[in-house]
Amino acid sequence: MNRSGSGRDGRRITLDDVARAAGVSRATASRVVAGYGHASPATRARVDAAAARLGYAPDGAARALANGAGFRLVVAATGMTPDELEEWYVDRIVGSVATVCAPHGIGVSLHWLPLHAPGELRRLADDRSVRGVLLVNTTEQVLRAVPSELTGRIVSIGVGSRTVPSFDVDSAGSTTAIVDHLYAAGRRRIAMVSGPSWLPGAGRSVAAYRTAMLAAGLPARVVPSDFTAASASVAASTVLRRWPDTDALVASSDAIALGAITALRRQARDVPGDVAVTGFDDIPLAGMSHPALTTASHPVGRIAVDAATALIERRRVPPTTLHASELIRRDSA
Amino acid sequence: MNRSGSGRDGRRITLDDVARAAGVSRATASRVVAGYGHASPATRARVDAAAARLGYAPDGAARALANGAGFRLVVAATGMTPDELEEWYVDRIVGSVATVCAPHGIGVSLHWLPLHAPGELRRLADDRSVRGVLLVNTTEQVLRAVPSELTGRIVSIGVGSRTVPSFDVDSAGSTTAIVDHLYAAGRRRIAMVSGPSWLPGAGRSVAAYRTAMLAAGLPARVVPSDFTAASASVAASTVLRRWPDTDALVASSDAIALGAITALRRQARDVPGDVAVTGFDDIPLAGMSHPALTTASHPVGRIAVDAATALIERRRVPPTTLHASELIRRDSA
DNA sequence: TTGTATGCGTTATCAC
DNA sequence: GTGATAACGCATACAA
Repeated sequence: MNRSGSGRDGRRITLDDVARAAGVSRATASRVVAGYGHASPATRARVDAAAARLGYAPDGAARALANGAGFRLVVAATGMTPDELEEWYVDRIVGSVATVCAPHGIGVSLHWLPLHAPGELRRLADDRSVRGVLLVNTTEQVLRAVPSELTGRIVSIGVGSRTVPSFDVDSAGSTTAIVDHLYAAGRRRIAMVSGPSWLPGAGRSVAAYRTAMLAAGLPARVVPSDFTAASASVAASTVLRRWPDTDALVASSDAIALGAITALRRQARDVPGDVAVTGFDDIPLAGMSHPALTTASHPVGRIAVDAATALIERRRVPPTTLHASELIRRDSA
Repeated sequence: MNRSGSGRDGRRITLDDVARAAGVSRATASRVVAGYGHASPATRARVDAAAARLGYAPDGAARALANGAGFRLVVAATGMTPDELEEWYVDRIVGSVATVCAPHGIGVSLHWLPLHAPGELRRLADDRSVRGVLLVNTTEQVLRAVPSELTGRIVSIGVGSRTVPSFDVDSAGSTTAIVDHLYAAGRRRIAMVSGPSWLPGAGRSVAAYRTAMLAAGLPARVVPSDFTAASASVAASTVLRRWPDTDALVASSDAIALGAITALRRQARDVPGDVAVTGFDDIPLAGMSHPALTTASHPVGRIAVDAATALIERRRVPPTTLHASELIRRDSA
């Protein structure tokens, strides 16, 4: 047993060593170690045993060079400047992807794509070190700029396209569930503070909201915001000014909801007495605010793991994979 | 100009192409492209021009294989299970490191180290794909288990050791500033809710608190907590039970502070009227809670960028690099 | 300062 | 099913 992965003389254990110890050729050793290709059960066992005994570990660089597969996943996030309040979202994705990468001996890097369709995607497509790309917060414009060479090794967390499979949360479903919850609680003048309009993902929630309101025979009231507290506060104020009788506010994120609550408090409206407020994401602190936020879960980590795994395994994936969101009932609505 | 980085026939541009185009040997081309080594200004210019014209981009795998430097940074976070509330901290670090990695064509992966000194560090030391290691939330035990082969390419975000340089926030300074602020505001019965005792980093804040209290001639009152809301709430309750006259609570994190505020509210204590509460970290939502949290900033991203940059540049670093924390005065204290 | 020759560790394409 | 052998693209002693 040689735990250190290096020989007595400090030399590293290579595939040649394993092959020699197992009494087979390097080619054969490569096949069984890599996992594909043919090999008789007998030799397979011998090679595995030798590898384990010597403490062999494949060299990622040599492997990447030989098969040209690349050794890193790239998270490409669209946006001008990292919006303070949604940075956690991108970080969560990168953290999850980095965890998925670890056992495979590869890594992840984070690129910020300028909003206007970038040659950056071209560069990534031509870079042999790039094993796959995960688009985040992407726009239609970026989606259109995806080079065909990336097909099969690019996915999107959020909206996708014909050539870019999408992994996303079922925000339409959660929005519907929230509106239904509000309606069941007797609210009838339900307004929405949506996410930034340049973000295609925001559109789905708005559409679902409109549909649900229409089904309930209620008028839609929508004001856009971005993810900053300041913006959310003014959006909430705008709602109150335009529709003073509003008795419920469905916010597109917990951050927006908290910003809205601050504004409501300033205007002496009780939450949830005068107006109910709901969020989205279920961030760790949603349960610790006052009042505790009623919201819907957003399994960002699981979505990212799913997407990264598909990329690493070169798995063929359906055009759209939706992850369920769960309604979390607390005190604010 | 060949933006795509591949020849007319689809072949990729290699160093050979550049060398040929510049009329030099591949070795020379390598030197100027890589940036070190000697080269006359004239040839340097020719090579650079050729590289630019052809759209040459070095192949990371080949480079890693040839020089054995590795192509990924590893963030090794200690902990049994990712404590829900502090996950943002690790994610923020990984996100920052991933950003630093991007322009260098390398990546980052995230490994969770079991609390009890792991052979995992040995494996990382022997893995040629690992360019450097960043320890996070590390313990003395882990620090002792660091293999000497990692010397020079391992750093710690948090406490360090003789062989592991430390990059950290000046939590002692911030704790002192907070106690001083409380004292200046007339508070005299100041208690602390500290972080988990297995985390060495927590010790520094506690020590600074004790020192500051001693200097002010006040008695120290400390109750430990972990980073969950539940734990913070019971810790705060414990404080009130043991020292009912407490008029200020300095919490080791914003999450703890918010959990404490929840507990205080349940016991009908007004914040900051009856008891002032301070946090630490200045998370995005600290300003949106009610009351808005007085806290101290924690430049996690900058610290991580600093550490990762040092690793990538193989820069020699001092044993300890402290980043300043700034007092953020809001409403809770 | 520049060029020559070789090594880096693996995978893939063939024959056998 | 297995074994030679040629890529893979670059860096670096060493010689010139």
